[in-house]
Amino acid sequence: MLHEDVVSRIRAILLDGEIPPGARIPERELCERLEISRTPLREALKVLAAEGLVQLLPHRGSRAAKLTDKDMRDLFEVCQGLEALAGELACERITDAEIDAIAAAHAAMVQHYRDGDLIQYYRGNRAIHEAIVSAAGNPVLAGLYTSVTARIRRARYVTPMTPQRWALAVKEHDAILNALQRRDGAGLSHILRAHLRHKREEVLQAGFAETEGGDLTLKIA
Amino acid sequence: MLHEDVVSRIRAILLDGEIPPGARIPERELCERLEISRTPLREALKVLAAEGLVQLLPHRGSRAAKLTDKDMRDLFEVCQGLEALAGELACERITDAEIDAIAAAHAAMVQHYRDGDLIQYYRGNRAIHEAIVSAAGNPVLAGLYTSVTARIRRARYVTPMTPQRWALAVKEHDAILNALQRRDGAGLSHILRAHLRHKREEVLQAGFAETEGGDLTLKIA
DNA sequence: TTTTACATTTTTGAATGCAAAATTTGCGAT
DNA sequence: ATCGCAAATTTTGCATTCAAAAATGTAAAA
Repeated sequence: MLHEDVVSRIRAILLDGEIPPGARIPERELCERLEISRTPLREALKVLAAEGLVQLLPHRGSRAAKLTDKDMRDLFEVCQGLEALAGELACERITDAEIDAIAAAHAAMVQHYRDGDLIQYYRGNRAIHEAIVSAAGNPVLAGLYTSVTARIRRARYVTPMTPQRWALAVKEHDAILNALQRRDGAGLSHILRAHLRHKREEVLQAGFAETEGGDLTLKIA
Repeated sequence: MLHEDVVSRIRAILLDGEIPPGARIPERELCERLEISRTPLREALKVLAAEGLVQLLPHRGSRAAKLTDKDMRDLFEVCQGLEALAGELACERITDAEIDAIAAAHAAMVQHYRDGDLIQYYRGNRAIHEAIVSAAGNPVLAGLYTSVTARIRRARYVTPMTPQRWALAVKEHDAILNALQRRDGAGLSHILRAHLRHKREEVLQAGFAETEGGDLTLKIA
């Protein structure tokens, strides 16, 4: 197995929450599971530590990183900035074909909203945001975005999705698509910021927290 | 020596240009120099690869990453976005003491400009930008900024600093300080963008390029 | 003289082994 | 029974070793 694959597989394990935040990462066990020895595993853990997904404690092993409220706020803030930038750049560079693809994804997402299928809605939502970042044509930006969103997603927060919030989010997405189609960079940037700010407020208001024990607390209204 | 120190020392070697872009990284030699064995060295190299400073080629060892023109453009674009965000956040959170410190650093930098001391000017310039990012109070943002600027600085480009350009840069810095003192986030963000855009134009117009051989070409007007 | 096939050397990537550090266990004292 | 302390065990971090892949050198053939 290639080095990068080892990193990806452990990343997936962390993102799936299989090893909860704050929990020790069982070296020996992971070695057996991935059928590799400790050397490549430890190399991967150090890479993931640099990414912020793993926390290394000298002579005390590695743990799945635990996010505080402040961490979450910081990550959202940066994510907002990155998406705003991506939006501006995307408007300068996006092709008609890419816009059409996003419009199609948008329509599908709206249908999931009408169907009340939250899971599929989230999936479509994420695909749209990723498509905008991709359309910015900046791999450096895309890389940072992936890393930051991975850390956010890692938290597996659940926010109470009220009909009002959901309707607002869909409305914002209409505006996002509209700005993209008009290639209005400043406008798109502005809408994306507001959209992310609302999402952040949701998450933090919902009372995001990761407890000492390693499992997460989800305060659902 | 601690893992993180190994990473830092190799990073420094790369940033100093001691191993030029595109050049192979001599494992055995570095091991002797840092007085460590291959295992911790290779762990560090993989971390630096994730950071974008090192390029890993399967079964062919590692090389100091080489930046293309496009990479440079992408990095500057992201840097611009990060600094703009930092400026906005800094205006919300910066303390009077921090503003005073930046004002002092600014005055010192202007004096270096009057003295025609380019090296010291650059040093002061960098300190101010870092202070603004730090004042944003967002460690995630600070981390990404450090990583991106390291990669840019890695290139050791030299731009022809004409008196006009230099004067403009100083003028922009006056505006930066002014916006900070007025805590005008939008204004500061705007000025920082322009400032970085000018710098990027300088660098790219100067004809940044990194040749195959490993050393860099500096086209100085 | 140039090119190609093959053997040798070097280098890479990963497993194992070993010493140091931390954690757990066991036992005696209170 | 509980607390404290020392021995035993486990785990970590790194050096070494080993197999496989790539690079290099050599010699024979065109």
